[in-house]
Amino acid sequence: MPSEEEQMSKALVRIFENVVLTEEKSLQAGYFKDLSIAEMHTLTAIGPYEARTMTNTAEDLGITTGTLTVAIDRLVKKGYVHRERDKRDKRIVRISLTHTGKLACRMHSKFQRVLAKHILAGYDEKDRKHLINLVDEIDKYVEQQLKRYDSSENIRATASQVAQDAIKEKN
Amino acid sequence: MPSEEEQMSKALVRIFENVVLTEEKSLQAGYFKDLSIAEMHTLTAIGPYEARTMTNTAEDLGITTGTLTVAIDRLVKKGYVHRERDKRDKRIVRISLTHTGKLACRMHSKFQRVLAKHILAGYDEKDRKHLINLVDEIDKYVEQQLKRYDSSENIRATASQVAQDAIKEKN
DNA sequence: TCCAATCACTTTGATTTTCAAAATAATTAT
DNA sequence: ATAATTATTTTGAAAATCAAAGTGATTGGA
Repeated sequence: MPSEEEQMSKALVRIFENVVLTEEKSLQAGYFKDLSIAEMHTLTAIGPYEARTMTNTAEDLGITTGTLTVAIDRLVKKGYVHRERDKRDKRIVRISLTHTGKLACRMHSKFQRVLAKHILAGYDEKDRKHLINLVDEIDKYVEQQLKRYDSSENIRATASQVAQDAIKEKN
Repeated sequence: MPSEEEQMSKALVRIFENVVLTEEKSLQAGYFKDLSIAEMHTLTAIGPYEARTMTNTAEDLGITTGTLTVAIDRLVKKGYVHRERDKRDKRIVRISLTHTGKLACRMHSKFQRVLAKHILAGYDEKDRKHLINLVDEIDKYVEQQLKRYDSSENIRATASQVAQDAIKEKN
């Protein structure tokens, strides 16, 4: 007999995985076949508005600037990103989306919205609110959890606590 | 004013990213430092019970057997997986978790259950049941959606429909 | 004014994850 | 027997990632 938590966590994990898989498939099937999810991700981090710096964008993505450099190399070659050195401070590189890049970006968020719409479509107002709240709460909890791990300190304590729990649970 | 769909889809995407990041951090911080998320994933696909074949496990994971072969090479070397040829049919390879493998596997699902527990804690019995049902339904819906993309046919139609919508939306 | 430190970025070398396609070895069917 | 099929491994290649070293540009003292 699976506990409530087990059932819930299994379903949630599966949902998230499948959402990502679906995004991936839809990308490969449609326009912009030459974009991977990671590349799409980079495009949305740059965003359709003003140009951004390498460092800021890498930070937003949680990757090193070295990694971003090679990603941008490819996206420039594919024509999705424009790269330009700052006139004032020549150390700085400004990256921005080309027309095609903006298109891809918009299409992606549209796809996500359509998916969410379809998911919510079958429920009445009350259930929808319920679900959105749930998702919001998960979002907050996970983010908070992530921060805790980020700002070290009790990392070791927490993690090995979970490990200890897991080991105890066995018995 | 962000629409429900927008709010929902953004949160879903963020949750997924953060769940993965958090899992990764918790792995790196605790025991089993030498396991990546992908490797953890492979362990849970093998599961703590009977031995499984390469082909079956690869199918479950949605990767090729070639990919799984190299993954298993590493997991065997690290001591998480046991690999053995079938006595009857020597083409078949049986993979199973070692003691350590099972431990890691248990610890991982514990992490996810803790997450679910925290999420459900704020609701009363009735709401919990209701939410679990809703989440189950969504799970089924998303899976079905993914299958639709898998079994081609209307892939192109759907995807370019979304693209068209995205392009129109611009104007 | 100069030079040491800092900053923004790129390059390099390595690892992991992934695939498709070729190779291998075992089994089954004709 | 031998041809076809099956299960897996090997090979060669690409993407995504990091840490650390390298390259220029800028800036803050001395």
